[in-house]
Amino acid sequence: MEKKSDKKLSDILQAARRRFAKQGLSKTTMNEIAEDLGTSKAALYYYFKDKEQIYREVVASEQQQFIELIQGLLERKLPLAEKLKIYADHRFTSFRDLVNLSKLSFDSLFRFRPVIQDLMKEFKKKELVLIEKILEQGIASGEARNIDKRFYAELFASSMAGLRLGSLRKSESDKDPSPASLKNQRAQMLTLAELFSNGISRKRSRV
Amino acid sequence: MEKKSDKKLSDILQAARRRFAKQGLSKTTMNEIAEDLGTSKAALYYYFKDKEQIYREVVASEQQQFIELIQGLLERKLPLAEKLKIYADHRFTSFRDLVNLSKLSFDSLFRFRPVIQDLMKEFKKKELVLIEKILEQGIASGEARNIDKRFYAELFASSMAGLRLGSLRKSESDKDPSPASLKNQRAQMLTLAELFSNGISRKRSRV
DNA sequence: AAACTGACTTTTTTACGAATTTGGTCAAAT
DNA sequence: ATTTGACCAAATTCGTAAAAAAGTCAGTTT
Repeated sequence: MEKKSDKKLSDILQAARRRFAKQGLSKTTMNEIAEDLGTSKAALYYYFKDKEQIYREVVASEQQQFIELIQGLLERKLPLAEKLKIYADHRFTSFRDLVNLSKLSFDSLFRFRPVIQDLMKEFKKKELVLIEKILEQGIASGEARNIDKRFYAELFASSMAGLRLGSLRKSESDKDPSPASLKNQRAQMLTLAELFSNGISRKRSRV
Repeated sequence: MEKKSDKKLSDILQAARRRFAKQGLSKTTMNEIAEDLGTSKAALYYYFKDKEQIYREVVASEQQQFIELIQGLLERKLPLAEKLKIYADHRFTSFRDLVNLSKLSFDSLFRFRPVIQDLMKEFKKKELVLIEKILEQGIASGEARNIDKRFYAELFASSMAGLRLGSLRKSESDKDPSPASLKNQRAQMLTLAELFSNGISRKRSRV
C-alpha cells in the first residue's frame, strides 16, 4: 500500500490553502499550486484525486480547527454564560482568521457548486451539535432551564450568522471590513451570547 | 402641468407588481406589463421614466406597507416586550406576504445591480430607525435600561435577518419553504424578541 | 392638451462556434 | 514510490452576429 509522504501532502495543502484564500476555488489552477511548490501538475494527482478533493481537505482542516477549539471549550469547567461568550469569541476569531472557512460561508449564499453547499451544510450540522452540547451541559448543571436544545441552538447559530452578514454588508462591497466594523461585530456577538444565556438561565441574572 | 390619472398609475404598478413577484426584475419585460393591461409599451413611458422607476415604486410601496404597520405599532400603548414580539410577528408576516420585498432582501445578497442594493440599504436604514424608536420608548417608560439604542437595534435587525436566512437555507434550494419551516421561523423570531426584551429590561422578568 | 400608438433607434442579452485554458490521465523516466 | 512531459477531454473565455428588450418620438386620437 502507498504511504504518500505526509510532508508532501501538507505542503500541497498549504500551497493550495494560500491560493484558495487569495483567489477562491474556481480561479485557482492546479498549475499555480504546482508552480508554487516548484513541482509539476501531474505530481499533485499522485497525492490527490482531483482539485475538488484538495479544496475539500483545505476547508475541512479549517473547519476542524474551529471544531477542536470548541471541543476544548466543552471540556472546561466554566459557567454556561462564560462558555457561550467564549463560543461567540472563538466563532468571531475563527471566521476572521480562517479565510477559506469564511469565504465558504459567504460563497454558500450564491455559488451553487455542490462542493460549496455540501461543505457548508456539513459545517452547519457540526456547529449545531457543538452548541447543543453547550446547552446540554448548561441544562445538566442546572444553570439553564430544560429548553428545546435543537430549537435554541438553531436560533443561536442563525443569529450569529446574521450578525456576521450584517457587518459584511456594511463594509462597502468588496473591501475587507474595517477594524472598527470588526470590533463592532465582535461586540454584537458577545452581547447576543449574553442575552441568550440570560434568557435560558434558571437564575434571573444581569451582567 | 400633467395630472396623470392615479387610477392608471396604480393599475400599472399593480400589473408590474404581479410580474415582478413572479419573474423578478430582469425577466419582466415592459411589453408583458403593457399586454397585461391591454395597452402599449409606449404608454408606460408616459407614466414612468423607465423600468427601474416602476420597480422602485413597486418595492417602495411594499416597504411602505411594512413601515406603516410598525408606525401603527409605535403609537399603541403596550409593554416593551409586547411591542418587540409584535414587531417580530409583523416582520415575519410582511416578509412572507410581500413578495417583492422578500425577493429584494434575498437578491441584495448576490445581485449587484445598484437598484437592488440601493433599495435594500434604504429599507435597512428605515427598519433601524423603527427599532430604535421602539427601544427609545422602552427606555423613556423605564422598562428598559439606558442602552445604546443604535447598537442594540442593529443587533436585533441583523439577528432577525439571520433567522430568516437560516430558514430559507434549510428548504431545498429554490422551493418555497414548507409550512413547518415557516412556523419554526416565526417561533424563532418571537423567541429572539423575548430574549431580547428580557435582556434589555430593567426588571428581571421571565416569560 | 392629455393620453396614447406604431414605427423606429439604441442598448442589452443570447446564441454559438472557435480559440484558449484548465482539469485530469498515462506511459515512461527517475 | 515518486515525478514528469505529452496528451486528451472538459470547461471557460472570447468574438460576434442574431434576437430581444429598453427606450424615443412624430404623429393620431380623445
